[in-house]
Amino acid sequence: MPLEERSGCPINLSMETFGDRWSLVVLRDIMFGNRRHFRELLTQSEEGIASNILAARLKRLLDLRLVSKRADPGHKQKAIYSLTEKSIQLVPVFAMLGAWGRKHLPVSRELSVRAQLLEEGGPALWEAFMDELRGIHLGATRAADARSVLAELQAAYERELAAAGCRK
Amino acid sequence: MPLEERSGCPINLSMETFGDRWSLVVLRDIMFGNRRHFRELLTQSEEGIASNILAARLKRLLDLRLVSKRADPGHKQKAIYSLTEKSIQLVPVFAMLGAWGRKHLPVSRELSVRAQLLEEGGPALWEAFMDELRGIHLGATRAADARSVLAELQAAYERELAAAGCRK
DNA sequence: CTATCCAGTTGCGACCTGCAACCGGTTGCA
DNA sequence: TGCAACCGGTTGCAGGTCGCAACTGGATAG
Repeated sequence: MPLEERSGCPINLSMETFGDRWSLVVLRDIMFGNRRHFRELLTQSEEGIASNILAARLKRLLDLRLVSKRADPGHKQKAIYSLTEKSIQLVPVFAMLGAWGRKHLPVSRELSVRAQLLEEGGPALWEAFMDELRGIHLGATRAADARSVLAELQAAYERELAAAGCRK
Repeated sequence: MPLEERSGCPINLSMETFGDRWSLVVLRDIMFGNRRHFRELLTQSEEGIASNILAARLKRLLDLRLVSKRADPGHKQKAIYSLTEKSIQLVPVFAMLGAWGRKHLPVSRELSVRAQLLEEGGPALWEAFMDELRGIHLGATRAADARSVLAELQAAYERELAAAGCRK
């Protein structure tokens, strides 16, 4: 997957960055699913990414500085993948893409509640979320009583999951 | 390029839709460049898309109902490609993606003024733009004195182009 | 009548995708 | 101590996609 720079258009450069099946999906899992290890990304992926593809994508995302990688202090073999400021700022893009997808694509209820909350929350929620992500991934310090958007999104997802389970 | 539906997640489904190098770029040219014919899309593309790829993408975008196609009344061989409501609603996605790209990727000044205006204009400008696109592509009737965002974007681009030319 | 334009199509090599099997090293547990 | 499970990947392979260049048959303009 070469880095080309065919033109300086922001949309074109964005597609040279994300114009493939998996890059954004991997970032989504790190961002919204808080998956930080290779194995988590591999096996807990809703879509079943192949291990070689995941390895190649992570390598590429590292080169593009959209993720960073460090050793896990508690396990010699584990690597921890983190978002960078560059990828944290994709939150509004995810929000808009999710809003569009929710409206125009055959999404499932459970997997789209997060997108719904992100859409309804608007820029204020996105900022709170990005702030939280900076705490988690960049080690930024935050107020002890700071809002956890991630927990809210996760709770809403699990509520839907339970509701869907009941309906069966 | 198969249509898979590996999961009902809006981000995943969006990537199944746009997860390739060219789909969004083609839509960008139709939307912002007002390119309506195959040849315009082929030869005036800043990035130089290949004709077979363009043909395949247009076919796919037709299947996905992201563009529509009709005969040109003034020329028996020409086909006119138009946006649909579904693709017109991608305007906010383009705006956010453009904003992110402008901040984090090596964009050129000329090709990113449009993105800058779209970003600064916010949701109000996006709505005006989408309304104009509905007039152009869906044949919706609009007020005679309605604002032309397309013309504003184009004018700003040409201003930058001239300024860049002078600097050489 | 001829040059040009029209929307694509074809052939080809290189690269990418997806799957399954596998690797050497580490860890947790009996 | 022994061993199964887990760790982050790698390898091989078949099939599909990408990108380029050359080309097609029909329509149009002068």
